[in-house]
Amino acid sequence: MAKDFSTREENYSKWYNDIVQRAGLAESSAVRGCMVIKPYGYAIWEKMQAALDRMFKDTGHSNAYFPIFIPKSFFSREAAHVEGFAKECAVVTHYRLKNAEDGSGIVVDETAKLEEELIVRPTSETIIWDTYRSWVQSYRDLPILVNQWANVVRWEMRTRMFLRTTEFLWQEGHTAHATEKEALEETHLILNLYADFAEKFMAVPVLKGTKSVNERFAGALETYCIEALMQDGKALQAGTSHFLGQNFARAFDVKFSSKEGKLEHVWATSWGVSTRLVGALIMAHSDDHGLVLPPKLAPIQVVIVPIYKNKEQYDLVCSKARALEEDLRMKGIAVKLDDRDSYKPGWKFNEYEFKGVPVRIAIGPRDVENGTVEIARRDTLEKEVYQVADLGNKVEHLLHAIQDNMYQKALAFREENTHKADTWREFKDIIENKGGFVWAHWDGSAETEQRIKEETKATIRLIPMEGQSEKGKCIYSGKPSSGRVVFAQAY
RNA sequence: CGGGGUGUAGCGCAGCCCGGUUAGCGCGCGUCGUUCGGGACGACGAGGUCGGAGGUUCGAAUCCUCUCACCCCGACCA
Repeated sequence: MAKDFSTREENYSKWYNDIVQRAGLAESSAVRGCMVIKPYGYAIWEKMQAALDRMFKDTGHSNAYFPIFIPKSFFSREAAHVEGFAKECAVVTHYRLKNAEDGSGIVVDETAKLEEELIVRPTSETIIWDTYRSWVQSYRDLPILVNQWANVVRWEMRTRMFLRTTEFLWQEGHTAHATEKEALEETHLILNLYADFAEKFMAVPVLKGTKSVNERFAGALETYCIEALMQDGKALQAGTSHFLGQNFARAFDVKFSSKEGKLEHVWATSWGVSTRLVGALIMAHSDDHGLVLPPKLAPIQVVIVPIYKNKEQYDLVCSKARALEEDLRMKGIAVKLDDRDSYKPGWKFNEYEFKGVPVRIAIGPRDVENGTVEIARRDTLEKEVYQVADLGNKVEHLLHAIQDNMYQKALAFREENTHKADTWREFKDIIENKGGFVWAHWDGSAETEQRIKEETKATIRLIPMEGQSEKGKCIYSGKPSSGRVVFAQAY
């Protein structure tokens, strides 16, 4: 990594925005805090969707769709949800417009006021559980394993492309189970699925764990999460899986008759990941030359750039290039031949580097003569001349190698930026000067957590899943602790 | 909602403090020619109600008042 992020805030932020714009991923829109996801950015999201959707279906889930509008009263049903849930929501109060009498344009028709306001969903637990009530009578109706791909709106104070926008795209799973055990298993299944996706597809290593009470989802008994480390040393919550207990079933009166003939409330989970993952991808892998995409999520895995001086050479080189393109396509590789005459090779090289295309093949008259091509890999920027024979297999291997290398690189970065702190002074020093994950002892109190946040901006990203039992003293209060938790400044 | 900043060509900016020809520069865009193995070069050309409203003045991008929008930093959060 060539970038120096010692003055983290501004530089990194600028660098990030530059990549989003220059790679053609997104741009800010006319609407405050919303973004336009451009075709290339959306193509990455589609690749993510496809992979996740397959994983959901392979584990028995189905897709469904619920309304974007939720009656305001639904939000009052679950006490903790009401208490803890952000109130920054878009509210629909009227249903008609009219021409202004003074001819100044269109105004809201005040006579068309809704009896009950509708909330543009910030998340769908309430409307879904209201619906599930009628879906569940008996244990035979369970489990319900439903996911929806949707947009949600949260009127955030401060926004950032992909990481936090007013409207964002996501997937939210909402499941109903007969037993606590089964619901917990579902929560873990999804958490592991998310972690697999992050590591195998995004090439981003993640830590798994539970949230502290402060950071827990409003209405959940337990929130499990995956956390990734970005190149500026800040943590990013990449996915959450909530164990909701029977809270929502009670609030929305969702009951079933068990095998034993008893009437019981169902057990619930909810889980989701969003277009924030695109932001994670950018921040985890990009370099000074732009975006770097892992082959498994790259809309274009291989680009072929022909090099030529005149019409004859163009024809010769392109016919060769087309044959290569066909070869690679047969292998199932997403390949693009950029034979546009309106841009020069050097321009194209830079263009595809911004866009993070994993492999670039250049072919010119010299290559045609020698039966070779020049292959450049985006992750290392290395160039090498290959024989054309058996190119399909070579490229296939290369794509795997790049995917693997990107993961290893990100993992090495995380290891380098993971520290242990045993004293308050040490802790503050690491958080303020180095960044990264800090494993430290904590007394388990919300109060201490809050104090630490106020003094260092660092929060508990997660309480590690696998025991990590180690006796120690809280870095802040000095009280006894039974295991380290992971702190970091976060997005 | 607090604190700071910016609005001038599609994009990035200079000019403003200290008012004065026809408002500039870089990139991009168009035409033509030479080029084409790492963002080519030359010539010519198109493109602006200087965010908006009001005021001061012989004269406003520049000074004053109001207003709108966006960005950054906090609080909030996937």
